[in-house]
Formats: sequence, C-alpha cells, structure tokens
Amino acid sequence: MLSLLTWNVNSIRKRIDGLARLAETTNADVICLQETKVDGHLFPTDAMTEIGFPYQAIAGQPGYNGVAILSRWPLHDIARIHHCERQDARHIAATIRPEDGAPIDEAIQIHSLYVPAGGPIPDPEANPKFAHKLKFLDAVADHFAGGYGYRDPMVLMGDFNVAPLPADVWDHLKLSKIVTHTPIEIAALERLKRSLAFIDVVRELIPADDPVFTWWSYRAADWQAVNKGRRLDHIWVTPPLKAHIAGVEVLVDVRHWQPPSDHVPVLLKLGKPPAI
DNA sequence: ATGGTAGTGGAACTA
Repeated sequence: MLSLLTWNVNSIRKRIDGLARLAETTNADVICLQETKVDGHLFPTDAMTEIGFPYQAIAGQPGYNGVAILSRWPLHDIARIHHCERQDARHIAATIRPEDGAPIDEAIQIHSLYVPAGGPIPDPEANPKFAHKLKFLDAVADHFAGGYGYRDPMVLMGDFNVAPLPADVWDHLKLSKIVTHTPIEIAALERLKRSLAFIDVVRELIPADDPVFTWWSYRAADWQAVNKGRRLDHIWVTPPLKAHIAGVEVLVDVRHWQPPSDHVPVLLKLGKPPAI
C-alpha cells in the first residue's frame, strides 16, 4: 500500500507541527505541498527529515506560491515546471521507483500543482489574474498532452483552485458567477482532465451529489457551523492506476488544528488491484 | 457592495 497526501499548507513554516501530526496519523509515504510561501534556502529541510521525509523536491520563491514533494522513498527526475512565461513556483514533479523499496509495482510519476487563484472578477478581459488562471490550465494541459501518455502511471495532486461539480460548493447557484466555480474555469479544468484521461479519485469513490469540501475561508468566524466550503484540492490519476485505488479521504478534522491552513489534506491509498 | 482573516515581511500584495 502506498499513501499519498496533498495539502495546501498556506506557509510550511506555520504548519510544521501539523505536518508532524499528519506524518504520525496517516503514515503517508508521499506528501505534495502547495503554498509553501518560502524560498529554497529557508525551507525547513531538517524538520521535514525529522518527521520522516528525507527525500524532498522543492520549488520555492519568497512570499508567494511554492510547491514541494516530500517522500519516505527516493525521488528521481525532479522537474520544476514553469508555465505562461513566468518563473512562478507552481508545479513540480518527481518519480518514485519500486527498486528503491517503495511499495509499488511500477514507477509512478507524482506532480504537485498549484493553479493560480484568479482574482475576484471572473472576466479574462477585465481581470489579468483570471486570464492567467485560464491560460495556466491550458498550458498544463498542453504540457501533459505533449510530453506524456495516458498509459504512464501518474498522480497529479494539488490545489487546482476550481470546484467543478455542483456538490463541490456550498451553493451551486450562488457561486456560479464566483471565481473557482464559473463555467469557463470548469471547462478549462475539464480540458486539462482530458489531456491524459485523468480520473478524479474523490469522485470515483464518493457519489457526485454528495457535498465534499477541502477549503473553508479564514473569514468565517465559525467555519464549521457556516460550512461555506468548496472542493478546490484534487487528486487525479491516469488510467493505469485506476484499478489500484484502495481508498481516499478528505481530512476535514485538520481544519481544527491550530494554527490552521484554510485548506485540508486529501489522502489517496494505492494498493494492488483486486485479483479476478 | 462591503468586510470579514491569514501570511509574508516589514508596505502592499496575495489568497
């Protein structure tokens, strides 16, 4: 069994205790992080090694963005990927291999992705941040379509900043013109999904009509009572891994841990496919 | 249509 977890930490330096607790409670083999908000030389390398993740692929910048992959197993072919002619640290990939002892049959490529939030106005003409978000989603789709095949075992996880289904937000009608849930973004996310025939693991196991949220704004005093959440964080796999999906969990309780990120982790367990 | 909070870095920006 291989456990992979994704979490937008909103500053890794504020979430070291939370990551230690997650390492203990989930036995994750691999953790993909987004919004580490730290440049490389200030990344808490030693702290992450101490909690069980000596292998680290990091891409950082001061103050904003920042992605990483932490692993109990060696990481190969680390790639810091840039889109839209920017140097933003939003996409990093690495491969784990069975010959290193990882509990997998074949090498798996793992991607940690942080899609731009897109600003408040859902109009690419009026809002350059929203235009960037749409272009970024297309660029990632082109990157996958051009450089990989859907037969490659791959896990793509991270903060995609889009809640595609009606049950991925607290009120579909109220949010249909709100950035993260507009039709134009959802269409761009669907194009990305089709680039490698990705499978949305959470919706593979949880009925499409069941509300699932991974993010609650900091600005609600009692986030749980109000429960105005959205499913912005996702785990997708390519078709070869579909039969290996052994479980998925949104760790909602982590939103209570102090001090909290506004996002919660999502956990995927991959096992051997059932014998036929 | 506004404001509510968190984080970085030490003001203004991003989310």
